[in-house]
Amino acid sequence: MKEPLPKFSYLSPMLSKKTKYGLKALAHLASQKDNRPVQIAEIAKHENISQKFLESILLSLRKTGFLGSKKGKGGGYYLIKDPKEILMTDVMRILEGPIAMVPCVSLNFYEKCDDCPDENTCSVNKLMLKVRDANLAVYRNNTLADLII
Amino acid sequence: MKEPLPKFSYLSPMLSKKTKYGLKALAHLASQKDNRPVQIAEIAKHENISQKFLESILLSLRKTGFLGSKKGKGGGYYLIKDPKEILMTDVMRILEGPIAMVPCVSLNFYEKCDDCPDENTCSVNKLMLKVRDANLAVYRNNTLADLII
DNA sequence: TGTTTACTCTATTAAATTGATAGGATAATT
DNA sequence: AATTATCCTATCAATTTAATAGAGTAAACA
Repeated sequence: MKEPLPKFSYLSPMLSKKTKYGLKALAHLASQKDNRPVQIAEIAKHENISQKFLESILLSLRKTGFLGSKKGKGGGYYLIKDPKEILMTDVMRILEGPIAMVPCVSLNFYEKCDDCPDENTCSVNKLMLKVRDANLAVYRNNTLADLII
Repeated sequence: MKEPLPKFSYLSPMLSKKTKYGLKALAHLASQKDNRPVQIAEIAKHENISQKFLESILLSLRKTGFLGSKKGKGGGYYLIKDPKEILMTDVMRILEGPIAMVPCVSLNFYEKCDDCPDENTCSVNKLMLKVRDANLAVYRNNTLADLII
């Protein structure tokens, strides 16, 4: 007895909204002619993002050295580095977390899997190592500049 | 003011336990000399998996045509196809769901992102398309046979 | 024929995470 | 001093995950 493919509703997509919003905001800032500060409200409106949620995302991008901010009138957020110098590996690690799908194959956040006795004979480890390498290759070969048309 | 890299505890790894357990169980079955039925309890014990949880995973793999089952004494689960014929794309789609990280770049589960006005100018779409292709390449080029030592 | 074995199915649960919101504090500009 | 806009803390509902319980069903075997 076979069943049809299960219907995934994508109610919980694998890419978090945080990352999605963060990427869109960065791309928005990178699209500015000069590097003028852009207000949260403007980004939120233009990119269809909850303003309060976006606030916390931009804040974390500022604290990790991607963005600068200016308070008061005419204030807002702006890119600190050239978009061509902003690697997706760094952005993704800040916004989404580890790139590896299991801790035991993570470069920056390695942890032993608590349930796995031996990584060398683990089939999951073997597959996820290849997946990690494939993803890393993409993120390393793409900068913020590559995301804007 | 900069912050150190956030510490991801990997409390919620991106690969679900369901997929992890499912892969391990499939690999366990593929490692059997003959294709004899293996009891749930044996797999669970050998692979450090909650037996009841594993039950439901194996059931879904049976209903989707990967496994056969035999009841009663000497019963258990067994592979229906040759491990070399079992593509990781198919396994991952059953266990984990869509391979794409956003619905708007999914081959098998396409959906328009509700918050995005135009996919053609979406920076997230652009990046996630590349990620999907990279992941697909890995999953297409690996079979269950490739997971066992 | 009856007992044992082992898969099948439904339902429930605690814990964690996500995404969103509210409200006020702070700092810079005018 | 007043306005603007970032900064920070706390809270919230909804969802998902992982695990467990318990009863039902079918096959093998003595």
